[in-house]
Amino acid sequence: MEIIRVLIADDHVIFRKGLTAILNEITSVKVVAEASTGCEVIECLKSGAVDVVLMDIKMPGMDGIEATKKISEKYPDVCVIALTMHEEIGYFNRMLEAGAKGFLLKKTNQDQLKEAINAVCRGENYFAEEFAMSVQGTARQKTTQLINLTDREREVLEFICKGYSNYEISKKLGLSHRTIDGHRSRLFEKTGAKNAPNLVMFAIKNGLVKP
Amino acid sequence: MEIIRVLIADDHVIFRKGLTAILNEITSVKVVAEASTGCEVIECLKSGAVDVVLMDIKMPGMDGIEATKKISEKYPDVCVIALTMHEEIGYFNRMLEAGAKGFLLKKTNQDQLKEAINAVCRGENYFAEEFAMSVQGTARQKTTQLINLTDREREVLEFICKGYSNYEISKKLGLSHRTIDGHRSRLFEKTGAKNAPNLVMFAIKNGLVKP
DNA sequence: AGACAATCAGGTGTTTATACCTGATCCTTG
DNA sequence: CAAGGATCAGGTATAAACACCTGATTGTCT
Repeated sequence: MEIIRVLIADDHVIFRKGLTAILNEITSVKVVAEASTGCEVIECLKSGAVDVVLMDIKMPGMDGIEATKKISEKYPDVCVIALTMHEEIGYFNRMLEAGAKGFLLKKTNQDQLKEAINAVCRGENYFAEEFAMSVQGTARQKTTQLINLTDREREVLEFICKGYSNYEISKKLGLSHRTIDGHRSRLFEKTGAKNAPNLVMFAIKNGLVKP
Repeated sequence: MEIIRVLIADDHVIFRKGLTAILNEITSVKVVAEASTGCEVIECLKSGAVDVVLMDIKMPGMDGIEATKKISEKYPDVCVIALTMHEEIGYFNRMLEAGAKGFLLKKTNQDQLKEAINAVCRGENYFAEEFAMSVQGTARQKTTQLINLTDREREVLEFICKGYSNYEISKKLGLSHRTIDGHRSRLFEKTGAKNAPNLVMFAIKNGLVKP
């Protein structure tokens, strides 16, 4: 069995050091590079051969989601495992769409890391337990079904979170305030929220807006 | 100069390992213990002699804020340095009130860690640049002045974030809906928000509610 | 005792939000 | 082509939010 070459992408030195220490204790795995931004990840992939990328989501410059998209396009053989904080669980869907094969929480341990890396190398997916509720059945359908907002809806939601009124949003987008009203209603339907504060909480929980 | 004994408190193994690796490279510092919950921190302090605690805020069970409060009461000689994610910057005030002497972001580096640890041991405070805006002049005054909500106001704010209407809140608290209206108005004044979504964002940014 | 903040609560009015309905485009997909 | 979703926009009506005012009570600090 060959040694699996891993790239670590995270903007925190402490986290990279810790992860490297843990991974290098696994004989079948070797950390071949570290990156602190999405751009650096792409650079590393150009030069060196990498099998698995352990990807943080929040990074300065290009974030983990964008980086994962680019990897999926240009280097489809490279497997991306998302490493997220519990609070970022809402990014799950977007990371999945971007092409991530695995999902781990940052509070993971050595055994789980090993399992996840092996799994994605075999072509499987790997999800930590905490993501289980998001992954029922064929995953992609059910999960995106939960938060399948359209572009406009997402846009309106952002404005709502910023505190703009119905009318103000209509002005900003050059639309009728009735139209915004309609989008708002659909947002309530889809999210199950019953008022604006509920919507804001939903948006934050699901990573649709940055606090 | 004596060796400074450090306790690391964080629920993530990876983070603890990384931090330990970095700190042990500093000759004047030694990591004497690791804890993954607030309770463990207190346990460690009972048995062993510790000078500085590097404290994460979010931990299962007892969190960093509670743990810091207890340390300030029972072991006032132990200095607590808060280690937070950028998103948790809103907990700054509450950690300050709890008795933390220093504030670092988790993206910190070895030099800053060394500086911070030395500073708090000399009896000084240490704040990473990112907290500078929160620490003007005598710190404590200015910052708490920005978010000096009363208990009732904080309580009402929580309900608003949960999506309860004015009337529903009044029922839950056994008060008149007029009273809630009054608290709401004061919340708007104090926070500068102009509507409920603004309030929710404020509450989240300042760590007054958990997303 | 006097000042002050917090809490409670009422009145009145305007603005927004929300619910529910309708219908017209446009675009994509089967 | 037909079906369906996304987008736009209007009508109507009620509920809630929000602004601004007033006053009473309680407790704390000096």
